[in-house]
Amino acid sequence: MSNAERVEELKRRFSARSGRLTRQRAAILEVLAEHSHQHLTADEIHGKVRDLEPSVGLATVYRTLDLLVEMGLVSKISFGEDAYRYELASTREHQHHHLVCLRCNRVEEVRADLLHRLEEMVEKTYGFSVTDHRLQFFGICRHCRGE
Amino acid sequence: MSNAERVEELKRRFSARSGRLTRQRAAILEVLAEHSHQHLTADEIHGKVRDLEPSVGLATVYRTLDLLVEMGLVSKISFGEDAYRYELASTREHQHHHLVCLRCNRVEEVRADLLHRLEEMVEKTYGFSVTDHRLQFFGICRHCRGE
DNA sequence: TTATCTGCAAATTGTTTGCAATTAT
DNA sequence: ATAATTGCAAACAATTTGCAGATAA
Repeated sequence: MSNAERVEELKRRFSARSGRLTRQRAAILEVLAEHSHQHLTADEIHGKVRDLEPSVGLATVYRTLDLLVEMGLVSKISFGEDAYRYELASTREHQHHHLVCLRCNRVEEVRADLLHRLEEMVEKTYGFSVTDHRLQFFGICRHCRGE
Repeated sequence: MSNAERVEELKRRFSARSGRLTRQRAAILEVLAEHSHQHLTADEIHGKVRDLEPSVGLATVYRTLDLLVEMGLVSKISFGEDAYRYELASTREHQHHHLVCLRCNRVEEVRADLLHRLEEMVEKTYGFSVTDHRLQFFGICRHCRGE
C-alpha cells in the first residue's frame, strides 16, 4: 500500500465516523502516515504539520490527536519521558513492541507476536477482556553496547 | 516477610547507597511499603506521608522518588493518565504485569512470567541487552463485564 | 445555513528549581 | 562542623479550555 493510498484510507475512515475533514485534520493525518514509524510528540507533529499548513495551532493538534485516539485510529504512548508520543494504530495492528535504550533514548521496534498465549491466559484466569496491549523492553541497544 | 521487616530492609538498602535517612525519606519508604501493590501518584504518596510527617512538602516527595528510582528501589510507570505512578521495585522483581480497565480505570496485576523466551529472542535478534520490561494489557475487567 | 472547528491567549496541571533555614552524619 | 536535605514559592513544560471568528457539510 502506497503512502497516498494509506492517507486516503485514513481520510475515509475518519469521515465515516462523522468527523469533519478539515484542512488541518487532513494535514495531521498526512504527517502521521508519512512518519508512521517514528512515535512523534504533539509538538513534533505540530512542527511538521506547519510545513503543509502554516497556520495550524498546537491546540488543534492536541484536539485532533485526542479525537483520533478516541476513534481508535491513533495510539498514545508514554516512554517515560515528559511528553506523550503518538503513532497510527494501523502500525500497531500487526503486533509490534518497543525497545527503549536507556543510554541513547532511541526506540527500536520488534515485530513479533508471542503474546497470544498470554492474552488467552489473562482472559481465562482473570476474566479480563483484552482489547490492546503494550510491551516495552528497557535496556542497552546494539550501538551503545558496541562502544 | 512482615511489613516492618520490609521497611527495615529498604532503609538499610537506602543507607548503604550513601543516602541520608531523614524523617521524610523514612516516611516515604514506609508509605511505599504499606501500599506496595497500589501504584500511587506522587500526590497520593504526599497525602499519605503527611499522616506520618505533616510538614513534608510535595517537592521533597518528588525529589525522594527520583532518588529512589535512580537507586533502583522504585519503578516509575505511566498508565497513559496525566500523572506518573510509583511502586517499590521489589514488587516488580518477580515478574508482574498490569491489566488496565478502560472503563473503570482500575489496575489489576498478573503474576506470570512468559517473557523469558521473548527476551532471549530480542537479545539475539536485535543485539539489545534487556534490563527491564513493562507489559500492560488494556481492556474491560471482570467487574465491568458483569454489568 | 449552521453546527462544528479553529487559532489565539489565558488557565490548568504535573513536575522542577532557587534559596535560605534545618538537620543527619 | 558542615555538606546534604528541606519547605516554600516561584518557574516550567505539557496539555486543556473559553471564546469570537471561520468553515465543511
